[in-house]
Amino acid sequence: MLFRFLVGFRGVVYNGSMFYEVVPEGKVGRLTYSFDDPLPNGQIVMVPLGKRVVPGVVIKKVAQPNFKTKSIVKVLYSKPLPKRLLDTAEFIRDYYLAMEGEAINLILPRGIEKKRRKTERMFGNTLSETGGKTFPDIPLNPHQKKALKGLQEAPGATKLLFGVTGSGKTNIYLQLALNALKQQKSTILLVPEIALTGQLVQVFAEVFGEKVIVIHSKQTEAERHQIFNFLLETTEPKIVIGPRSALFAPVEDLGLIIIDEEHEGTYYQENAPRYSAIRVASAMAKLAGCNCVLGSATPTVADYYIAREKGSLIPLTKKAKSTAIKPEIKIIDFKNRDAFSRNRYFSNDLLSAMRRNLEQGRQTLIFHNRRGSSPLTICENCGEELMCPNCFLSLTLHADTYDLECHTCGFKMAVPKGCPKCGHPDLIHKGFGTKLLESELSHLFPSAKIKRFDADNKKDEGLESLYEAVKDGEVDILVGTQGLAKGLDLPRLATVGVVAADTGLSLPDFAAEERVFQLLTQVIGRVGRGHIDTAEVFIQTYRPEHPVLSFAVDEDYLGFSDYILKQRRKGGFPPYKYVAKFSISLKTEALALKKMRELVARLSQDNRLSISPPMPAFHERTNAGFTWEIIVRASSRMALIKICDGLDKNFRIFLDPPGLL
DNA sequence: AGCACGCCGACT
DNA sequence: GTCGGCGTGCTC
Repeated sequence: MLFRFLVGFRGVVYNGSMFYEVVPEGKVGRLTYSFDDPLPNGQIVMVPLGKRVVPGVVIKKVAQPNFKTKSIVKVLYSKPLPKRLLDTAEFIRDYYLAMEGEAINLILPRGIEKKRRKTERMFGNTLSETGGKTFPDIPLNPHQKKALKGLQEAPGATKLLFGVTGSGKTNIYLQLALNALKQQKSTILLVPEIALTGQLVQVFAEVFGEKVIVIHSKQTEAERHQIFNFLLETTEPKIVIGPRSALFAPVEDLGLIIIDEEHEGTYYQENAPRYSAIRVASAMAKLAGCNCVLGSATPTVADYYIAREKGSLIPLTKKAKSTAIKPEIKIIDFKNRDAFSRNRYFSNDLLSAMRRNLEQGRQTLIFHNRRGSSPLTICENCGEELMCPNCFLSLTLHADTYDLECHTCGFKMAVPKGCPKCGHPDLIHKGFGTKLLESELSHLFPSAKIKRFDADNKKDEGLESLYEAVKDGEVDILVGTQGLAKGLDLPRLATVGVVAADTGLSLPDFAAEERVFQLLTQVIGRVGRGHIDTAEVFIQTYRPEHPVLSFAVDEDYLGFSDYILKQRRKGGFPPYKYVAKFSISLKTEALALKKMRELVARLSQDNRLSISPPMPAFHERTNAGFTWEIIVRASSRMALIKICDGLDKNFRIFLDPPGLL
């Protein structure tokens, strides 16, 4: 009865005396709540929303509204979020047409309302105050010093540090972070995936010790929450290293944002709220008045173009140390049967090099962009293709476990005794993946120590254990997917083989060639690191004449970017036009097409837009139904934003997608 | 996330 | 004419 008295007859909770606009987590905007005490902007609170109580953030104090309000239930911290994060949430709302509550979701950790036990140390992060310790300057060569100067000009600006492998980007990052520390300011360093950039984290930890806070995907909800608490409450400057989400670390005074390997796809979030960490970081830097540094040896041509136009391109071309040797690169035509007379997957040249490496105790790296054994299983009799029942994509054979797996949803089934359609017993497996290459190699070189590394590896044999095995000389031949191309430093590596370089070259995507160039450049960068005197690369391909291959082989980024930019200008793609993809998934093909036609009809009224006809998505069928899409391009981003207003909620909108697949 | 509201098809 | 399915939108 006491409860009923407090709640009142119309279910309205007792009102406080002040009123605040609050953004609750979720697909919501700003709602007004009351509270008795004054609260600062950015205060994290718990608010009633419908039948639930959810975390939210106070935006500002407002006058009493003319509608009934509920009261803020709880105040969560003694300190509000820094202003730049509130401003950034607003930016994401406007720039990506998200709900502000979705943007707040990016900032607040999961389980923020839960009580946590106190812990001092967790996963290498010591959550402790370190005091005003000073660090010595990093030795830099004249090229690095010049680049450093350029990067620190014009606070609030975004700069592109365009530096080839071995030019010493890491030392520049270190000095930039050090300079921020000297001003009592924090640094946020974004890396594509923490597991693949262990070396960078290690260097930072060696230089800055407990100033470094690492965020990674293996941390539990509790650990992430602890780190959030610590960063919000500490007044000391810190260096936060982590993936895309680390951009929202609540450090008090942000002095610098660095995004390493800025061309990596992991900086774009695929699910709502969809955003590019590059664009958001750039906006955040402007809001915080600090610099944003994008680093890459192979920046996206769009970012390269923008930087060049704005005069914010900082080149770093000279190699820091000249011990590296230029690799010898050979392109081998897959169509030339004579070059493959000894084996259908590995050319004679590559096989000879591998044999020689084995005799000399040197290592070989084999790249192939397909997991499993065979990506296609069909009935010999009726031609029926075995497909995933959820995704309707072909199932990949894994010969070691003798099952068929869907690489999109994870579905698994034993290889059936016969064709599910006609019952014929003979199923044939077509195409080849890394598991097939691994077994082929173990037959060719029975005494060699061969390891495979791709997404099929178990959790306990991650990159760390691979590093160990590689360091101890436990590996002669390493077979893997592109996951291996990044940041791996093999001490006795003499030869790299790319089994089929054109995989992915002809995908229906404006960014397909760019990705192939980036991958090949990274692969070539694995050899010639100055450990041993041999450095050779064999690139096998069905399309040896393709210009992207020669640009990669010649390490000619400028030629490559000119070539791509010319195509983009002609085709009307970024950076010359803004792109939006609209897609819809409905139960039937006809329904999806109908909705798409309606959208096209509606958009056609705006003559600033160029609109593609409706087409089935690359992954057309999922358990969500049939997916159709259109691509809309415009010279003005505003024009694209406008058409999204009041659109059917079933449409998914991808603004500035990095690719079209 | 969870619930109310409302539009359309099926049945009394 | 009414019941109830689920798709859509709101929650201060």
